[in-house]
Amino acid sequence: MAPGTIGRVTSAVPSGSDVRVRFAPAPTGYLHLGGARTALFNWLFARQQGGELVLRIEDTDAERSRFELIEVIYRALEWLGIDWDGEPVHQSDRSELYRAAADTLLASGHAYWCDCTPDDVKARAEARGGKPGYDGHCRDRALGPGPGRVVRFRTPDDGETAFDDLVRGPITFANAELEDFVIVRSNGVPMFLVANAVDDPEMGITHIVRGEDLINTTPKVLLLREALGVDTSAVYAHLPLIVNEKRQKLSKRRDDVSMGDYIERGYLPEAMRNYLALLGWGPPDGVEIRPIAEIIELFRLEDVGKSSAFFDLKKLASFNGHYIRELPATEFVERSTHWLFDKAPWPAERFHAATFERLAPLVQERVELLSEVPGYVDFVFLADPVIDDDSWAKAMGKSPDNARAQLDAVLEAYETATWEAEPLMAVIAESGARLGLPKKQWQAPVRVAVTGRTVGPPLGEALEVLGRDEVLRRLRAARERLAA
RNA sequence: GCCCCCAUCGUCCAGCGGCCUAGGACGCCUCCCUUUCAAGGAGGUAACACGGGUUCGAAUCCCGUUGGGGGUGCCA
Repeated sequence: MAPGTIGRVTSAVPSGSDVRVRFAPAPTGYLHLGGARTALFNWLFARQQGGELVLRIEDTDAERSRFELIEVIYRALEWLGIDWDGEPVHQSDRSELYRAAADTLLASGHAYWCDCTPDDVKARAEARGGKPGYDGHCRDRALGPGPGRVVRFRTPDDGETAFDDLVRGPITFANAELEDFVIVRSNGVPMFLVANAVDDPEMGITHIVRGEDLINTTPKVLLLREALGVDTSAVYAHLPLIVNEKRQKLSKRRDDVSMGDYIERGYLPEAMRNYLALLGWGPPDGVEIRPIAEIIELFRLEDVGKSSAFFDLKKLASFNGHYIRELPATEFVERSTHWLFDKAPWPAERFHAATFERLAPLVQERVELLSEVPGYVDFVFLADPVIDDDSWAKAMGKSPDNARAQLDAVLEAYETATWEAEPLMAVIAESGARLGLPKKQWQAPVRVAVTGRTVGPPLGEALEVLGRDEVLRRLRAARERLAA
């Protein structure tokens, strides 16, 4: 391969079952939105091609890596329905391999020892005129190993390193722009760039699909691979970044990005993964909400867009509502369990599954998030409804006389009414009409008296489920409060 | 600063030189349905950043400008 064309896609780009991709998270935090999207695209591509997706845990930095997070990342991937092939590879188990590579580089003159501290480097850079980066101070000092010393890679002084990015096209870096970067830390542990250069060829990775934030590290790894004499023909595909409303890369500190948080908020994995697939990619026929099997079938890495994508919570929520409504009723009940027990505002012993199941279909078409479920049924399982002030003001406060009259009429009729949704609503309509109330005021006082809110499941069913005694009790309580 | 990248409705995608008086989705607005809220149905609002080329013809190709982002660690 001619110089300056390292990594350029030439003739035989692996495809089909030869495809092997990897998702390589660093266990320094939970799986976040960006990582999930990267994992998803790798997975879609692998499954589309009938190839393999392997996991590689990039934990060369022992100080930042937290082992318990690895398990959390696995669980989040599983939740999303992303499966992988074979056992995950841990870079921390492979230090010897990387050290050997560094030795090779040292022996061949591609790397050298350096005793400059970060402060030295910075100070000289400032003295030079503020241009950051290492100045090659130790390049020819022929230093040997020693405490506090790092190994740096000797980048070429001229020429360029280029590669064809599957989503971005040809990208070129002048080698002179690349500083002599550190490949082995002073504690003896090789950096991820070396690990990368060693692992990708060694693991047989054919396509490197990752975030655009890593694009600048690509020439360094390519140079490393070339110096190590390993195959440099991997195909790169850099995915556009996912950004916040200010168009900045999503950050763990600033933005709401933990996948675990989305799970706890009641998003469905189907919705999340469907939505994520649409960030940077779109199906040719424009049908956005569709089974994952179809997305796998239609997905093309080369169709991925180049510009960053805003993570739109509203659209995600809309998708989520769609998927919730699509659930079979029993499935909806099952998936709500977590919010009915672990996160419910009522004591567990007051919960009755059969009662919830009666209301569930009515709730199902009203929520966008599973976490909203308790709010629709809490009036049933709480000893007393939580009266929302605004709702009370709206239903009772505007025309107290009307509310009183309607409540009195309904109270009396309910003593003997047939306790089923339809007749119960008929009572409300009859008295409302008889009293000459505007339609808006027919059910509102009853609803707020019994459920505490103006918004909720259909009133007839709510009343039926609560039972005559409890409804009468709540109606009287409200009536009393209204009299005061 | 330097390097790299990006640029179609508010947002996410479609558009790959004529099919574009630019299409879909989310949002927003209106109407229908409705004794709550949703859901559902019917409409509507809204974009090719700017300037030069190339071409018979450009949202689509090229150059520049502007704007935005990423990187610039002994993190990945």
